[in-house]
Amino acid sequence: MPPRLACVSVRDQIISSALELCAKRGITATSLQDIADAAQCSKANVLYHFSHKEDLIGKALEPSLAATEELVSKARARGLGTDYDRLVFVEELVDLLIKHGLATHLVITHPYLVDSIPALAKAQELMASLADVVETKTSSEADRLRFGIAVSGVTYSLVFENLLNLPGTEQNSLKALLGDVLTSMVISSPTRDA
Amino acid sequence: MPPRLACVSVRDQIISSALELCAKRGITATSLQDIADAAQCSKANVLYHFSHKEDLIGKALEPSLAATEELVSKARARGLGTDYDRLVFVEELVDLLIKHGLATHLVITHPYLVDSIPALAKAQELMASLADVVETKTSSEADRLRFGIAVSGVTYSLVFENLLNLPGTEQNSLKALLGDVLTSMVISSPTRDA
DNA sequence: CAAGAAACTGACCATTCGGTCAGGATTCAC
DNA sequence: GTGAATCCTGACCGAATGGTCAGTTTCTTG
Repeated sequence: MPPRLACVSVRDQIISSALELCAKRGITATSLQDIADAAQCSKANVLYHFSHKEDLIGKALEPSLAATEELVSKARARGLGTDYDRLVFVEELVDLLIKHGLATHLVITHPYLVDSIPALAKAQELMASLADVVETKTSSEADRLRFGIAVSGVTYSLVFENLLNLPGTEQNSLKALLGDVLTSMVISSPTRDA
Repeated sequence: MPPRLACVSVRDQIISSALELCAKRGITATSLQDIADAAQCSKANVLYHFSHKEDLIGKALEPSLAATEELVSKARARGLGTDYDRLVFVEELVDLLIKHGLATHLVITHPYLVDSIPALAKAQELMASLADVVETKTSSEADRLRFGIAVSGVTYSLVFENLLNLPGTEQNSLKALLGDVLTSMVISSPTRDA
């Protein structure tokens, strides 16, 4: 491993190390010392850049939270009434999940620390908003449930991709495949209400 | 709260307290003292009945692990080739998730402690077996993915039922609704390969 | 170059928690 | 009743960890 790329600030190095380690081993199991070691600095320096551990986690999650916020507001504005709207939404969601995989993993796998880490509370709030959009922007109860299952299913499947033995390497083909499959899950079922 | 029902052994009281608290607050955030308080005994007594914290968790998860093992072996023997097989499987899965809700919640929300708690490792192994059944007992890749998303979607939706604002109280209607919805998700898509 | 700000560190502290232990109470067998 | 086994407890211990602090180095700026 090279000493450190001069263009990467220590602060950023700490953030990325924290994100990586916490997503891999869990927040509680990742000590500040671990993060410091990975970032090649002292534990005290970590606490110099970030006042508390929660603060560090919060900063690490910031980009993904912003992206999620945008996704929610766009979905809310656009609605989910038509099949097309839903497909666009799902595609945006898949994009986000792939792009912010570590952060999403971190959020989803730490439902308990919500009370002690404000950023996780924010994330949960956003997920509730997302569920609320699905709740209010879709028609029948069965419709909602089906859409909700598809959304949560694809979310958790991507987060724990090993569960389904997904072809993890080829991101584009994965996205295409997911889009294809979700098409058949998310569109209005032809057999319903018939 | 009554002192304690004489018919409930302290040991069982400890197990149920542990299951409830750990599912609510997380294993790491639940100390042995918390469990002891809830079970109205001393922390040392908890460690008298269970040699270690991991041991306690393991005993608490035992029934749900056995049920899952049975589900997997039955699905493996029966196969998932026909729509009917899938519906039966999903119904059994939903039954299990509802009956062993706390344990399932515990397992799903603690992917990190797998290395330190053997019971969680066992649970993960069972989930892998379950995924393997889906993997090998279904036909096309898209088919697998769709089925996998449905299974994981319903699993996580039930575990975090607040996500979808499910009608939590009425278990029977929930089961009926889920069965209805999953029917349309899990059967072979009529538009595929057409 | 000097002085102050910013970056950084090692040593240390307080707390929490899982686990041990010696011994006390209670039940059971004979 | 008596001894043993079981059940149970308070006191204590060691390890880990988040966080503090005084002080040192490095950078910046006039």
